[in-house]
Amino acid sequence: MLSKQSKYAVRAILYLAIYANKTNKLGSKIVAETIDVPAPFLAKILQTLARADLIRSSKGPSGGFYLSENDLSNNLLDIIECIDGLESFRSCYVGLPKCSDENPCAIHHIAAPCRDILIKELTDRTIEKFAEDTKKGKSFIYLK
Amino acid sequence: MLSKQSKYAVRAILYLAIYANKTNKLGSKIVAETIDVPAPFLAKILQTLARADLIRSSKGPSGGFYLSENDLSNNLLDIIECIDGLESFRSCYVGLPKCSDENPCAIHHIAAPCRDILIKELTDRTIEKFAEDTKKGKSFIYLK
DNA sequence: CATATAAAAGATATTATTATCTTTTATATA
DNA sequence: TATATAAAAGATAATAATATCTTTTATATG
Repeated sequence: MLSKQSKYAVRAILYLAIYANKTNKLGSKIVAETIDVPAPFLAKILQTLARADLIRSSKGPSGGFYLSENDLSNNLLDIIECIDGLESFRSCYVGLPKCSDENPCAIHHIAAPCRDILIKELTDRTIEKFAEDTKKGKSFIYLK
Repeated sequence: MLSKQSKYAVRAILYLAIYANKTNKLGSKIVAETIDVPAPFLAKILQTLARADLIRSSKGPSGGFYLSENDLSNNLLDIIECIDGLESFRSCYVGLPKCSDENPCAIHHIAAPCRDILIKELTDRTIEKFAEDTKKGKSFIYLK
């Protein structure tokens, strides 16, 4: 499972992908209120993503956050990796220090395929693709 | 991802399933050392599992923990549920309070199937089955 | 260029999880 | 039946994750 930070990050990223752009930047506060996450916490998270060059940010009046065309071509695993790292995806489901296809834990043959599907899906689709599906009403990222 | 408590619990349960029985109970300390988890922490975890009637325990000399025939017929999700609850399995992958097949988050159609497979596999197989596979050398639960 | 705006940076607070320690209770077995 | 053993129970400690608050910096815009 993702940390709260990563969950907030993914939701915020998709929100920005849909509603923000270079000429319509959004402040962390308004995003936080809309997607219902703690405002100062989200500010820190967006700061981290901006520092990692995964989103654009600008200070001052009419400043805020948005995703560039290039940012939209990233995937969600990039976002998760930036916040949590990939340890939870790579490490053994029951915490064995050395668990692999060759030396599997008892749950490996169940957990590993699930994990691999998830990694593949989160890697193959771009943020833009996720955002488009949500725009089309196929999915939601917050509840009004 | 499971909490450390649940990870330790699953590993300890499988160890007990393989190496302990009514006439050969194992103390929490020796189990902890063998599977390499913090001893007093595991003691608490086994205590919780015993209280929930998922494992047997007895005090005093030659006391310790083991699984009854009936305990062996339980599944690993019973163990995880006892320790962590099932919230992390049931709740939305990115934390939306109301996410469902009808009202899915942007990641739902990816995350839900993975989660469901995992739930099914952890439910359908008994602890005994997992233990047998490990006995046969197909998998491991600790590293010597 | 003064001002208001909004992010960046840094410090602090709160809560949950993980881990340990001490005392009490039960019980096999010598 | 006394003793040593091992779990149960309860208290405490350490760490990590989550959340908030304050000050500083950058910059659009009037």
